[in-house]
Amino acid sequence: MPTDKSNSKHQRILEAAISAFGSHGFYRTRIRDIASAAGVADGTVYLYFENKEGLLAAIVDDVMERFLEQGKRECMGSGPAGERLHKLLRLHLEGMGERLDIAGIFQVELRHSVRIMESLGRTHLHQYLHLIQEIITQGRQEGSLRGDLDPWLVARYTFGILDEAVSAWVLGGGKGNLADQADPIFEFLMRGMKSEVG
Amino acid sequence: MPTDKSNSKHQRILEAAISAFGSHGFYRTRIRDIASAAGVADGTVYLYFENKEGLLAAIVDDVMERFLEQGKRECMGSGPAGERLHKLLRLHLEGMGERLDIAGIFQVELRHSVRIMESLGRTHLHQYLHLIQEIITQGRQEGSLRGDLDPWLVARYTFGILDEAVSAWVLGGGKGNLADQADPIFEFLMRGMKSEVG
Amino acid sequence: MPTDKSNSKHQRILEAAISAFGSHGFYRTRIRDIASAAGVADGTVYLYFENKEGLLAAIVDDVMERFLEQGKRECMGSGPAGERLHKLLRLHLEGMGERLDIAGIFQVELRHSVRIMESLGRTHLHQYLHLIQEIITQGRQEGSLRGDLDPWLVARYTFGILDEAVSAWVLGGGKGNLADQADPIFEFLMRGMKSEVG
Amino acid sequence: MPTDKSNSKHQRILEAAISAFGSHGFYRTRIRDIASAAGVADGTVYLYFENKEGLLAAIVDDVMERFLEQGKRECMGSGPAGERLHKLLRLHLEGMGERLDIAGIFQVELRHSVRIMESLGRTHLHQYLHLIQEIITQGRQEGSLRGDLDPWLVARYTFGILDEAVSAWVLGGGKGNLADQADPIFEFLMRGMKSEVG
DNA sequence: CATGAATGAGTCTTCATTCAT
DNA sequence: GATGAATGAAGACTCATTCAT
Repeated sequence: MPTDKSNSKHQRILEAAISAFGSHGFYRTRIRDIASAAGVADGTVYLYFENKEGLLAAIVDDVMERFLEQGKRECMGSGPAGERLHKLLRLHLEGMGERLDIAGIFQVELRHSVRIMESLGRTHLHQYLHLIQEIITQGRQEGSLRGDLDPWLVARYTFGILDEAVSAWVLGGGKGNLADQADPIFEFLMRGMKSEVG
Repeated sequence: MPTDKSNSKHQRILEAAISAFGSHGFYRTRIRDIASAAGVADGTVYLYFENKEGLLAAIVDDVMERFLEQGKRECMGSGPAGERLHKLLRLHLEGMGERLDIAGIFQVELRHSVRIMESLGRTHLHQYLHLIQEIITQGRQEGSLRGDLDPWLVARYTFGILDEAVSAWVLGGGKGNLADQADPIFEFLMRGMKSEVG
Repeated sequence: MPTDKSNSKHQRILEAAISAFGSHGFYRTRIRDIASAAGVADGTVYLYFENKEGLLAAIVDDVMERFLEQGKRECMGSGPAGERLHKLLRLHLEGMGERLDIAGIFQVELRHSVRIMESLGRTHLHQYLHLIQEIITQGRQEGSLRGDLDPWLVARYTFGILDEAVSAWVLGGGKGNLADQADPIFEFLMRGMKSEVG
Repeated sequence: MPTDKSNSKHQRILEAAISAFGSHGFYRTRIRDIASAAGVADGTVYLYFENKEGLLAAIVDDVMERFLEQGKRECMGSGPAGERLHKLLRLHLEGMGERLDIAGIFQVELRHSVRIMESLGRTHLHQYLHLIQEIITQGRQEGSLRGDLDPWLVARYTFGILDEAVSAWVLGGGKGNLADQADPIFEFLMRGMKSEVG
């Protein structure tokens, strides 16, 4: 049982799985497809991952962790809420827009497994929503955002719009530059939240 | 294949499939589950539907059609854009909120089925988005909504928020009254779109 | 799920499994071997039996039931204990001696699965030992057998000798007539090995 | 393959295999289980033993040899046949009763291994039966045992009773003192079950 | 001698689909 | 139209064995 996560085979299998799940879907991907794409034997996959579902969970964990970490790093702390939110939208759309396969997994495949979705929802997704919520709350305190909004609901609406944008892009085959939508979305969200006096 | 769509067996199989796909997902549902829930023999399913995928396609068609028809009937024509949009939001959330299984199919399986069946459902979804877009356009003409909005984008944002609300409700196990979210969502959307002078 | 146990496919699969398990052993027998020997498709085996282990259990049940029934029918009730015991020995050795494959399963394969052996031991084997014990007890009451014997222990010794005889015959490839050993075994059980004058 | 049999790793692997085969059976034991129980790497097992079957063969050889040697040492030569037989019974039951795992291998796996390896162990078993036979023969010459017995058959009956006693003990989970059965078995073998007056 | 990561052949089991009745 | 027994292709997973280090 190899343990080093930076191990080249671990990474190669993970990448192969992302690509395969992303383009053909979880159920239509065979372990053999992943193994041969990664240049290893079928059995080797099981040295690094519990089973097929565990492989999907590992992808989610891996991507979410990097995604969340980047979000926290770049949108935390300083600056006005509006700027931070704008940056978060851009990061989300850029991140997804760079990898159609990853986006496909998150927008399409992940909805399948309630178990995975639940474990995901209870951890990473919630953290992500909390990050947005925190920005909204800051904006209320700054006075730059409406004071009568429920930050949690607004965080969910924001996520919904982002999610829809990514989904449309994925289902449309990844055509166009996803990140270009950050500006109109931001503009739309702000006009909704911006305090009249701000 | 019997053609009378009002045939009782046809309907029973369709309902059984909706329930099964909705609770366990397309790939985890076996034809046998559907057949026995519908009270027919396995083979009978194939008298009414081409195959498993065709069954999913038929569900999407059936539900979407009813959904769209209701949307058009109740939100078409008369009344100011704001009222029509408010009614559409409520209809959407009420419709989904009444049937957890159908909601599950649309939030989870449909995305996948777009992969599976490509164009399927896109026409219906597009028609739905067009209905929203048409309302937005009317609002611009009335002067009750901002004139600088791209109606198509806004329709998509609207759909994204609705979709997120339903998803959160489905993943939360269908707790609470989904339709209650129509008001805050409407309020949020309007503050974003409403012309300052309107 | 076909239910008629006298069904020809059920029987054919059972017979094929007896033959295969008996000649090559449980672990070296593949479902495919059984299916093709029975002239059915692989999947058909699973219409009649839960799984591979269930197939073995069914064999044990089936054979034991017939064995025990015959033992009870022919050795129950009337006649002196000695005669009844003699008949039981003969029946056991004849029954096993007729089917090398069945004997192989019981002498060799069955010892493998502690689970099966336990469930077996708790039911059929115990019933069988009780049958012997009952004969011994009758003999004590008749005065034809020693009064100082523990009937349960003696039943076990008797079974041990029978078992060893069958095992030696099986491991020897089924050479010779197993039933011929009924007489010397009976004679030995009755008189032991001590010289009368000793 | 290292040849020094007193090698500590050789012994540790052998012991680990005895324990594993004894508790879970040959087919349900994985080389990895044995290796890790022995505190060596998987591959190391193959430095000391040809393969999995060879490992079983080595166990049988090793244990049988010790068993047989002890039997010969302590029951050979002097003393009346009855005493020698009594001692052999006790040694057998004591030896098995001390090691549930070894007993398990011999009662369960060995029968199977005869299939697997054909002649293996048969030589040892035969030697063991010959030892008993030799004692019977001596008894006949002494006049202490019946003269009309076939020593080979009686040796097998004796072994059958011993075997049954050990099997019952193993399948019963090793409860109680197996060696306590030496006396009643000896007594039964000597006198049989026939009433003296009958 | 020792390791343990890697291999890949082998097998049970599932399940969509067919078709004789 | 309806049945459901039968099919058999397909795939996840295991594990004895090897060999580069």
